[in-house]
Amino acid sequence: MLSKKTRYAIKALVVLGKNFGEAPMQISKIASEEHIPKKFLEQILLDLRNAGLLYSKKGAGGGYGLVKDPAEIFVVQVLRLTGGPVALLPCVSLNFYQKCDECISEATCGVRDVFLDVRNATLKILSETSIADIIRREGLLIENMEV
Amino acid sequence: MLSKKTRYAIKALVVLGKNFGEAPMQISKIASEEHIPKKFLEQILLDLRNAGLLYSKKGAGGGYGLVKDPAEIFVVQVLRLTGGPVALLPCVSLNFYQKCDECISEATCGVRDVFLDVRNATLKILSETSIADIIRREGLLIENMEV
DNA sequence: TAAAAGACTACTAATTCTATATACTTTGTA
DNA sequence: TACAAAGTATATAGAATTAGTAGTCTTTTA
Repeated sequence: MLSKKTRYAIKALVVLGKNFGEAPMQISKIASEEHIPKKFLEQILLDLRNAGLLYSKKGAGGGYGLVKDPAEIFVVQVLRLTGGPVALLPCVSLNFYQKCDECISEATCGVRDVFLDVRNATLKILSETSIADIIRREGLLIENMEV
Repeated sequence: MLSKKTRYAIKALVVLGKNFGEAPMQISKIASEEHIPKKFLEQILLDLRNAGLLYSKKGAGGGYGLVKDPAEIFVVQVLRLTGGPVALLPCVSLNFYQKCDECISEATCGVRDVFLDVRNATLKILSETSIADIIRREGLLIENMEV
């Protein structure tokens, strides 16, 4: 399961993606629109800014905005920045690798082998899907509802 | 990430799968072979037994064994029995569904849409892979090492 | 210079996970 | 028949993680 932090981060980026090219958007606006606790969101946006995904502007009229086009921000990046490993086992994680302490031989572990496949499938989707894609898909979902 | 409970459960089933058709195997043997805390494993095997995956025999010469052929036990079942949801978001989980409490419209949520794809890809692999497959893959991995 | 807005640090509460402890029941065999 | 082997069951403790809150500081603009 994704942590709430990761979930909130993705949702915030989607909102900021829709706002891309316009004036920066305040934390409190994002928080109230997306029903995210404001103080918690502050921390998350700060992380995303420190990672270079967002710019911020202090003072009156300040707020946050995307540094890059939403089409160039991929979901997998957000997971990694917010500490959500893609893999279901630590021993198949690229960025959060850890040896399973009970494991005897990693190289010949059949369980690992299966979850390697799972990771690869997940990674493919998440590294091909951008914030812009999510916004586009929302549009499609809304269209389909109206029909 | 899978919980240790889920991991231990899969590993125990693999060991029992290799032992299928023979005399029941003791918890302590499985625990020491797989480096799993014995008391913890006890609870896990009990759950799997109550779910109908294992039979048990008390007393001297007792132990646990698979009820079904390892080719008929799929990894996805083990995840579900041990409480490990397949989905990365509660709102796309089939067996552990929960509404995201911050979500405004589930039907038009682009984030949900993406993680629905991820869940489907994961589910496909995990529901096609059996304990027997894992054992077979271990064999292949060992062969490749020896070459 | 006051208000708006983000930056940063620390802390707390809640939950979940992992593991252990203890007492009990069943079964085989000397 | 008594004892040892082995599973059953429940309770609980400890650790780690997550989620969220609080408070203070800094920057910017009107």
